[in-house]
Amino acid sequence: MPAPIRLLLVDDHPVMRAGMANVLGLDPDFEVVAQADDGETALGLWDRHRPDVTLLDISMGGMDGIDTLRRIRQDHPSARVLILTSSDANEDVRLALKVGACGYVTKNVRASELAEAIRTIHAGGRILSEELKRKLTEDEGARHLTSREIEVLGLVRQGFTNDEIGRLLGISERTARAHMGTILEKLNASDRAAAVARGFETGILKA
Amino acid sequence: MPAPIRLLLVDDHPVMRAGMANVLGLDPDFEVVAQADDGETALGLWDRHRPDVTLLDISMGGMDGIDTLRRIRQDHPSARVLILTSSDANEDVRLALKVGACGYVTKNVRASELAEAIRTIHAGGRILSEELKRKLTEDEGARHLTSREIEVLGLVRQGFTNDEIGRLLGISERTARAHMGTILEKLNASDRAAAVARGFETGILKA
DNA sequence: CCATCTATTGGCGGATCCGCCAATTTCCAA
DNA sequence: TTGGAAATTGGCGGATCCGCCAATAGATGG
Repeated sequence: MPAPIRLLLVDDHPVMRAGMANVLGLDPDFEVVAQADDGETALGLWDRHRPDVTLLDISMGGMDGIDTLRRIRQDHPSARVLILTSSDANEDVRLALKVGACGYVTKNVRASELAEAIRTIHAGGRILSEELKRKLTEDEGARHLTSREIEVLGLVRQGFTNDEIGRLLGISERTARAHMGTILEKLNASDRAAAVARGFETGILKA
Repeated sequence: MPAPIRLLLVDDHPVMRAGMANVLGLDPDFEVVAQADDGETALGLWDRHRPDVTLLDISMGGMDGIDTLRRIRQDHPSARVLILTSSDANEDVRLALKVGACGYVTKNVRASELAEAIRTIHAGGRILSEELKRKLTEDEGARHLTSREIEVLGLVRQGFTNDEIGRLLGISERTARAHMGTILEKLNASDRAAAVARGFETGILKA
């Protein structure tokens, strides 16, 4: 029997971690070597245990999963991380893959599929459900916003006018307007209210 | 030893259900008599098993938790239901309590606290964390929207103008505008973009 | 039965938005 | 080096928004 796959679980829901530890711990292929309920702790535990695969939630208090993943991959580019989260927002999926996740599955995955995904990841493969792939490609036409545009959208969300946005960013009102125009086009929105809605729908904006 | 508290688990995350079954099943005070991953199934299982306490998630595919709760309480007003969900949106909490939930805890609750909450519920008590209470009361000033206003906000979210909203609802543009004014005031928003954002933040609007 | 809330509609005016046209500079990648 | 995207700014005009004022009818709940 080969050595078990050593796992680090990172999720801020204790009951969820218990579930993961349970369904995976019963399988001799896996060994849960550590658990964390926030990103900071996760970084420390990763260093100490060097797990084969890390299961990482995205929405966590404090440092979120994306930042945690970024930090892990920065220190250890070979780290293999599987995102296990409830969000299916395009922006989360896109960012996670961009920052180096080896796979992304949502929490409504069945236990057997989760186990299979981990094995695939450990074997050097990548995992992305057909549904998420489809969502990503169908929204490919909607190119993602630049950081400046996200900045503007964040202010629009707070109810600032183009003029105010210009002053806040140290640019002219006319420029804020130009960004707004690009945002509307990229998000396929007819006005700023719809743009904010699309922001939440895609995960660019978070509650 | 008294008879164990008979539980029905409803959550569309299999791993989460495994976690609940695990942390609760080890305690002789509890017995998990059934599990469901959607509202329809939950209704049938409730009828068949008559659990003492139901643990119910809000965000589920198909019929959501609020509707499920409504249906359960409608048929069996004495049913005791504890909401166990990841959302801490005011609107979810408010609606759940209004529709008859006996308690509301978020998924980052510790296992021991969850067990204690279930015991309290079973004993006829109610559970609402101090944090959620605080959030609810601090937003009390922001009265909740009427169904008509929510309808309007839903159209605003899609980018419709007041004029279009009027036509879609069979009312005058001026009336749509009046609703808009009330929405802005109630949500404390300065324009429709901010109103949409507040809608997502409070849980009135969902991605 | 009365007070309150809700839904409805009207006028008026200044503020703001968004579309269409065009231009410059910077910076990155092929 | 060169093509391209990003950020910046300008003018112009019609469409839309939002605030302030006021009024009526129906429903709801004390």
